[in-house]
Amino acid sequence: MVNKVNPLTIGGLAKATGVHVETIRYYQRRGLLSEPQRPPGGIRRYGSADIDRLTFVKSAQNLGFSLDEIIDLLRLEDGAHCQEASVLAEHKLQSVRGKIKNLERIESVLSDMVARCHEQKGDIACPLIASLHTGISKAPEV
Amino acid sequence: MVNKVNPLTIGGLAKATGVHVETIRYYQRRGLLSEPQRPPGGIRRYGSADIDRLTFVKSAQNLGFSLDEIIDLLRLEDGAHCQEASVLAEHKLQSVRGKIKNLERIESVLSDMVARCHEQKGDIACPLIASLHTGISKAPEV
DNA sequence: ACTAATGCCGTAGTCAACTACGGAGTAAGC
DNA sequence: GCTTACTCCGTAGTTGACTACGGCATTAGT
Ligand SMILES: [Zn+2]
Ligand SMILES: [Zn+2]
Ligand SMILES: [Zn+2]
Ligand SMILES: [Zn+2]
Repeated sequence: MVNKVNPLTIGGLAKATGVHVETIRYYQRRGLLSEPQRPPGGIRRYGSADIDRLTFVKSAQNLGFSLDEIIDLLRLEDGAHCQEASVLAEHKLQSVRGKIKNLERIESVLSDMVARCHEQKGDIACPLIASLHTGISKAPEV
Repeated sequence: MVNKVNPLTIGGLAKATGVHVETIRYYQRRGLLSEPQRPPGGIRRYGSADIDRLTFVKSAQNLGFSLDEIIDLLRLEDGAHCQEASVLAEHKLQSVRGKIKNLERIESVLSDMVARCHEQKGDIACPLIASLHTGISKAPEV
């Protein structure tokens, strides 16, 4: 029972996109991908539209969007809502920049600690461990 | 039944450290903090050693160490193992630098997308959404 | 002495994004 | 036509770091 337009089984779609079968089914449950009609006594078939959808989802995910955020992006999938799309991307951009700031602060504290640890010669106490005892505060939530 | 050395109830310890009572109990179950003896028919008391321990845990956590990693760090808590401590910190430093790299790649792609979105004038299709359809690959795992 | 607040303890739920399992039906290769 | 592989479906488990709940014991304040 082969469909010319939608030739792929769910396993074929998985291979074509690199998304695991169970993940595809999970996305269907979450509403990120629709379930094709199942022919009586047969199995569902998928095609290029589904590959495109999964590509979209993976791309957004690779940019750090959550599945809930991707559901929002999918509503703009027709490309006719530049305004709304850029607002979502700008929000994500802000959060990415906040994360980078926080990690850069951690980077500087850690590399400082490691440097002092290496400088330390005959001294008995490890300055790195000492700093942890003294307390290192968290960056404020953005 | 007051203990001179360990005067705090678990609630007092929570207030003193800013760590919720349930979190303290969770740390005890995870082995990050020991449970003081409970006097017959009484309640446990805590003191400065426990405050110090929680300070240590929170500091390490603020640097991005997981609780499992903090358990390792706590074994070096006496400050007599500079070598081991700096190895752990250097591993964390590597992973932090990897995360920064990845986020900076995302930052550049996103800001590019937003810029093109804003430039876009009478054109019908949103370039941001178009990019998602085309596919954006993930940075290789470090 | 009474009551409201804490403490104790074990278990269960949360969040995100999967991942696994089990059993029955369906399809494909030879 | 037989065997192996795959699909379908619902439910349950995973990870990390908590957070909540419920019932009983203890303690603090008045
Ligand atoms: Zn619109
Ligand atoms: Zn746009
Ligand atoms: Zn050692
Ligand atoms: Zn050291």
